[in-house]
Amino acid sequence: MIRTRFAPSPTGYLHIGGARTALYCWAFAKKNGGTFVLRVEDTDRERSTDASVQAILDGMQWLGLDYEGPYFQMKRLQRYREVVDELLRTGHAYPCYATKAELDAMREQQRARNEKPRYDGRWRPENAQRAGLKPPVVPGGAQPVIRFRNPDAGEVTWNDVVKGPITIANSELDDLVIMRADGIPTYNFGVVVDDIDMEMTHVIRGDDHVNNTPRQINIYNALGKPLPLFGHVPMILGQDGERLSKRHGAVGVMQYFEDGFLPEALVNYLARLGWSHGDNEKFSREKLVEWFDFEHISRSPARFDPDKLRWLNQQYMKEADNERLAKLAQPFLERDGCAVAQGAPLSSVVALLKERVSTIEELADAAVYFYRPLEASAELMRQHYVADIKPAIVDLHSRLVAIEWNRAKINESVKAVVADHKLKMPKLAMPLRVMVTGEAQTPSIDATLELIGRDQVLARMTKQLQFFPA
RNA sequence: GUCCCUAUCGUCUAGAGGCCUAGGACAUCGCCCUUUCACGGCGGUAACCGGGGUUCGAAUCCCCGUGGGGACGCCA
Repeated sequence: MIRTRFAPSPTGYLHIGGARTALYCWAFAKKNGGTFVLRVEDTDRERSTDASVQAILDGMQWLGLDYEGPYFQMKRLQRYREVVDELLRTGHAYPCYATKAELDAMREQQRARNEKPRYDGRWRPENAQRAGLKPPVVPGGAQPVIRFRNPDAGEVTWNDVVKGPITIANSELDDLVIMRADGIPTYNFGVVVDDIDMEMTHVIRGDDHVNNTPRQINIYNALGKPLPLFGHVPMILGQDGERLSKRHGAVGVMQYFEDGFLPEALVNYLARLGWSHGDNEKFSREKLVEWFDFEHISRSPARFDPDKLRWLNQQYMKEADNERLAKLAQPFLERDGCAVAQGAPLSSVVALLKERVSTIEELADAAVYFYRPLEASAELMRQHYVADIKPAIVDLHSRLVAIEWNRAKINESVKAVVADHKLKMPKLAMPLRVMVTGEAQTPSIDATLELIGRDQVLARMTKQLQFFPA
């Protein structure tokens, strides 16, 4: 039985990179009829917040990633204590009383010698004894951290499911802290205990954990537990090739919701960023599940391309249900002062506009003039409000008063005026468009007028007529 | 600095030694469609990081350089 997990720390929003890793884990589990687990690694008490937990949950839900859990590490403290005691008993761990300042000094010296900063094992029992080190005497008893005794020699190799074989020498590793003085486990220990207890078969995570993997493997070995399969997916970079961060714009998943993206578009984009299935660009969640594999995850980092995301979003918008898009766009419009309930049916407006925009936000922006008049810019007026077209406009106005109000009849009237006044279509349509909508780019004029409604159209025409040169 | 990973159009990628005169998508440019702008259709520009091997044959395998990313915490 396949079991995968996503194990974020609740110290911010659900990051776009984390979301992609989660998506891969989710897809792999689904594909194999397995289980995808969500585990919140909340052992950093300074930075973890409830709001972040909520943000992660919200993000998962919006993306449609269902999971077993969530589990919280802070609820498992007792269990970590047990395992630490076992390691202590078997000699795979020991208490360390070194102070922060002491360790800082040690690392500084190592760097000065161009060495990799590593804990030197000074509190390993045999070293401490040789050096005559004694636990410091403090009121209430000294509280040491617990360190894992990493093997000194040999090397650790695993066959990474995305990167292939990776080998790291134990001489590169040191005795890492597995439990803080206050009894809270550190990351490298917590994950191992949890992944064992939760029976993970595949540990798929970000590239930045490659260097942690041999440490964790050593802990598995010390515990005598079988290893899961490990896989490390490369990071997502910003457009400048730097690690993705706030200054690259939206990095939180829910920001994309707020910016008017469709979850299926984000899912598709994220899936395709760093993974491929031949030439397929646009595919459903179901296809992702059917096609997903680790072999086609690329092994180098990928840059996030907002343009391509927008394009994909547009593709999904075009085929999305009008009612659904209307519901999503409505809050944007209301924020913009549009009384949607009183105007044209939003789903009809959506039908007219959805192929012309890339996001819900753009959709809403484009829909404003259906609900309230928009003032044309002086430049647009200068360009289109020309004196010699005025009679045609007046003529059209009088015809529109009388006709049956539908797209076909409006079109008839416009064409009749064009013919009677010996005009070219754009010559009449453009000023009309600017007068009624305040913009130069709108859907076809007859459909636009129909939805805006006769009263509004006539009123706006009359009002704008005064801005024509005499 | 040390260690790990990595390298095909501007970007995401296809490519598992001959199917490659290197394919697709985004972006970009041009044309068509057109009642403006989009959408759509058609077409163009554009890449195997460098050097050595291995092989009859290398984008594909190996080595060395170089570039990029990551790690080196009582953060995860």
